[in-house]
Amino acid sequence: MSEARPDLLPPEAVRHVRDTCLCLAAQRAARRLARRFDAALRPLGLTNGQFSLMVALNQPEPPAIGRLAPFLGMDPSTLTAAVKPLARRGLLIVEPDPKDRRSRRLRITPEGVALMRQAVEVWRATHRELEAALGGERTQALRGGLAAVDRT
Amino acid sequence: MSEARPDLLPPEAVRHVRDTCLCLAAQRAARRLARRFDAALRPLGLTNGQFSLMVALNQPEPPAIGRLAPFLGMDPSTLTAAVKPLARRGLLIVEPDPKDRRSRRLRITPEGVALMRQAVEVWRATHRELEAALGGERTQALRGGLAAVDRT
DNA sequence: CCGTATTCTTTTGATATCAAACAATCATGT
DNA sequence: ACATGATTGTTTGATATCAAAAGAATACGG
Repeated sequence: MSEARPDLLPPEAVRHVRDTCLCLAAQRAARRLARRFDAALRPLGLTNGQFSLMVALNQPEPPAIGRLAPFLGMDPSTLTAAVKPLARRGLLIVEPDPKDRRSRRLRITPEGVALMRQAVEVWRATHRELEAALGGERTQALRGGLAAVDRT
Repeated sequence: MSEARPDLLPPEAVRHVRDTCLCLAAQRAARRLARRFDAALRPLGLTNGQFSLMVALNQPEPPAIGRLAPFLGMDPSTLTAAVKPLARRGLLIVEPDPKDRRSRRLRITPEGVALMRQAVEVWRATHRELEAALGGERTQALRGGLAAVDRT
């Protein structure tokens, strides 16, 4: 007796993945939200990821790559790449840490602050609309669920 | 009287974005989940995104790009690019739709089905672990929240 | 049948993403 | 001071991502 070799996977397996996979659902939702915020921030020439990175630079001590990467949930090498267009535009400066010359600190420039002042307003409006569309309860459930993933 | 031009954004604005931005939280969680599933699927040479795409091909009628893109929440042009490495490996075949020659249908190959049979098992185990780490309640809240974003 | 608008997909160009390998620096013990 | 191992970033190579524009084919109105 040979094993069956159907042309396709069992339909119930396909349905199971489609309806329950949190990874797929998260990628879908992340893409959708990214497009929404990208569109809103486009007049300022920022993407949602650049916005998040720039927000994180507003600390008394310019943060190092190594501290920023976990905060953004990304690989340090991704951050290295993401910094380049922003540095090119003069929105931040990469400066070596005098205390530890391996470390690079990302300092926001006055131009960066000026742009971010506008960007934060755009973010506020966009996020307000998003929360309105989701509803308060869904918003809290989603926020809690996403935070739980981070603690995984 | 001139406006104040501090070096940084107001700390409360920074905190507000950091603690409430659903876009940032979604990107973070999506990256984390992607890495987890990528690692689990790596022995099979698949990424989480390739897995999701391949699962979706298991339909009697090979789906067209235009139908798949919304399902995966991505731009059609992204899908066009994503198909190439999979087609190169012979896991799927791009075939023109005889009814509408603008449309391209993605047909999973027997090799694709064979690989996916293993991949679904990996997915099952990985997802079981994830749900265990999240807890049933968090899992449902997250799933509901992500679905709500899709309906936005 | 013809012309035009619409639909479906691809290309292009820029950025994003990660793993793996590498380079530079620091820290520690001797 | 030195050797060794750990830490911090970057580079490389492959894939992923989108918007805008362009190409190909269909649909629709006249």
